[in-house]
Formats: sequence, structure tokens, C-alpha cells
Amino acid sequence: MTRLRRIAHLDMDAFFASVELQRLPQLQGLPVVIGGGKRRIDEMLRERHADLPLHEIPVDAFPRLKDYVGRGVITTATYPARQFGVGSAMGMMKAALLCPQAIVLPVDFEEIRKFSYAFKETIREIAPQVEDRGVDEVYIDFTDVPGGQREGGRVLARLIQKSIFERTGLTCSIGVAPNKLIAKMASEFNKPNGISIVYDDDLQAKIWPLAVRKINGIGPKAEAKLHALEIRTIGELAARPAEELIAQFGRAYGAWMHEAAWGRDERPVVTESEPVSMSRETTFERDLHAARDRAELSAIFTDLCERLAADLARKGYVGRTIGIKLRYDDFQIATRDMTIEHYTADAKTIRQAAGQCLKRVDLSRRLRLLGVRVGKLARAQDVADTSPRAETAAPAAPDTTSGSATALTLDLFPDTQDIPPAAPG
DNA sequence: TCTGGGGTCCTAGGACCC
DNA sequence: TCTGGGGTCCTAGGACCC
Repeated sequence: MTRLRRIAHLDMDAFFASVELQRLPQLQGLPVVIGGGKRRIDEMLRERHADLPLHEIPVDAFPRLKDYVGRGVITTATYPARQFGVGSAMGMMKAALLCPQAIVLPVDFEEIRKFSYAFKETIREIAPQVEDRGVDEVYIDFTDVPGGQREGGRVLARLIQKSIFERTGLTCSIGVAPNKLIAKMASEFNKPNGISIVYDDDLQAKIWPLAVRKINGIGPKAEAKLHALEIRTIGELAARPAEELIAQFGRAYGAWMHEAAWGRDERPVVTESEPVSMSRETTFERDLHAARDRAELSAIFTDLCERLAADLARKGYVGRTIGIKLRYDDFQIATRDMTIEHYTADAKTIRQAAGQCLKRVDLSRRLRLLGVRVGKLARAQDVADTSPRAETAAPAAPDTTSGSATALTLDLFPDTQDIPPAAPG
């Protein structure tokens, strides 16, 4: 029997919300959304109901969307919440209009990581070729796994679903297809807790009727442009000559689009990869101005650098390109970066370089977000010269640890005298 | 009262080198 | 006083994804 290439895409169902519902079964069946602000609602609950275990806290005690104030977006909505039109990436304020009675919970990253690790380990024990696509998604190469060919992959998919449920209590949806592109689309066909098997021959019947936006890699911009060309479905995309798409979208993207519409994708399942960059960013509770809110911004900036340095250290990486990101009140984004001579994971070095970058952007406008990024990463152990000392190693340099905090605070958002005051409003 | 935070990859121009 | 290519690195922005 010839062995077919069988690739699975597995997507956990409403992952963030489902994880919470493991601890809070009394919310089962209710509209619940995860996301939003930085307040620890679960901690508030625990304070107020310190005498009760989590699963006994009355449903009435949970905060509702209509009471929510803040700038967050929804990370995940339970299926009952989705009935109201509430979904991922929607602003909380808009969601509150659609479903005011929905319960709001914050993301518990620690818990999410535990469940993420658990379901991925479960999969690897059955099928070792797993590609990480974030906390709640993976690709799996079924091709050479025992049973991976039976019923086109359905038997193995069922085994994985059952094993994940037994270990975590969570459900997932799986698509199995000849490649990653189709598998990704297929995993959406029978959500939640579904399995969907697609063969090469199913292209016309199952893929071509779908909207072009269903292709992983066609986003809102490309979709709008395709619509302007009267291309709405994948079939309509496939009907256009590659040359036309290349003329419209450029050599690489146009050619890729054409291949995607014909269901062709040879990308392998990549089981290991190295990070390219790490970053920390934060959206302020209210827009801030470099001159007027200098102290506040400075403190936030330092905190971002320190957290980023801690991330790098914890994961064992150093980097050479240090950059900043701003989002202005009109949502326009500006980035600046610079590459330094020596790899670093040191908070002060990062802050110093990022401070240089800040001097090169317009700080007269109100800011909504500030971010710090380190790129050009290398493993700390692979780079000889990475200790914080090495970066500033003037032989006789005095230890400036105690005094430098002040110096760094002063040099941040420099020359603020030159910055015109913010427009009134 | 719209619109989070963490990533990847691509493009394109300029510097600089051979 | 005119005119090469190729290659790599750096930087800024943007599309897209989870």
C-alpha cells in the first residue's frame, strides 16, 4: 500500500475559556469571555470569597461585561457567548453591547501554560512529529505514525482527541489533509470537538467554495484587494492565471496565492525552531505624553526593559538588535532599532540603547503604547562575551549600580524642553 | 467607550565591500 | 566625467498569525 502524506492540524476548542471552566465548572454553559484589563479578577474573587473553594463561588459573584471598564480585547469567548456574536479580538466595550451579561475572566497565563504543555506532551507520546503554533495549536505529521494512514488519519485523530480529553478534560478539533494549508482549513470544519478528513480529490468540493480569507496567509488587506478584483472564493482565486495574481500582488505573494488556491503546499512540519526576537509592550490605561507624563512613562519604560531582560535570562538568550515601538493615539505605529556591538541580556544596556532609539521618534504626539524589543538573538551559552560586565567593561569603571538608576531616569525621554506641548483635548 | 500582547516573515533603500 | 554588478548588513514599515 502506498503511503500518503497525511498532515494534521489540531486546534484546542475555546482554549483559554475552557481552561478556566475546568476550575469553575459552575460557569459551564454560560456566556464567558476571557481577556481585558490587567486587574486580577480571579484574585478579587478569592479575596471576597476566601472561605470558599473556587468551584463553590456563586455565579452571581462573577463580574459581568456590562460592568467592565477598560481598553482590553477578548482573547476567547465560550460557545454560548459566541451565540451573541462575541468573538476573539473584539473590543470589550463592543462585546458588552452584544452580551452585557457575559462573565469576564482574566487570562491566567500560568494555568494556560500548564494545560498547553499537557496537551502537547500527550500528542508527542502518540505522534512525535509536532510543530508548535502557539499555546493552543499544533501541526502533526501523521504520515509515518502507526495507524496514521487508517481512514485517512481519522483513527489516529480520534485517539489523540480521546487522550487529550482524558488528561486535561479539554476538547479539540482536528483536520487531516495532504498538507498543512488544507489541514488548517479542515480543522475548522467541525468545531468544536470535530474531526475532518480531506483528500486531494476534495479540493473542488470542500475547499473551492470557501472564502479566500480562509487561507492562512490571506488577511484583511489581501482580502479587500481580492474583493476589488471580484475574487471572493478560493475557487475564483484558482481560476485566475498566476501571472495576473503576480502582477497584482508581487512575485512571491502572487505566486504563493495561486499555489494555495490549488491546494499545493510542501512545507514540512517543523519540530524545532529558535526564537528570532523577544519583546514586551504595554498599552496605557490612558494616552500619555512624553513631556507631561514623563515620570510615568519613564517608570513604564524601565519596567519593560527589566521584564524583557528577565525573559531573555530565563530562556537563556542574548541579543544584539534593540528596538522600541510606539503606538500613537491615532493608532499609527513607529518603530526604531539599533544594532549594538556585543550581545546582551542586561536591562540597563537594553534601556540605554532603547533610550537612544526613543530620541529618533516624534514624541510630540500622545502615546497609547510603548514596547521594547530585542532581536538578532543567540543562545547565551553560544556567545562568549555576554556577561553584563562585558558590555560596559571599562577596566577601572566604578560600579555604577546604585547611582545609575537615577542617571537612566534622567536620560529617558530626553530634551523634553524641545517637545511642544500636546494639543488640547 | 472601539481596537491586547507576543511573535514571524517580507520588502525596500542605503551603506559598504569586492 | 561615467558607469558595473553582487552580496551582506542595517533599518523602517507593514501584513499576517495566534
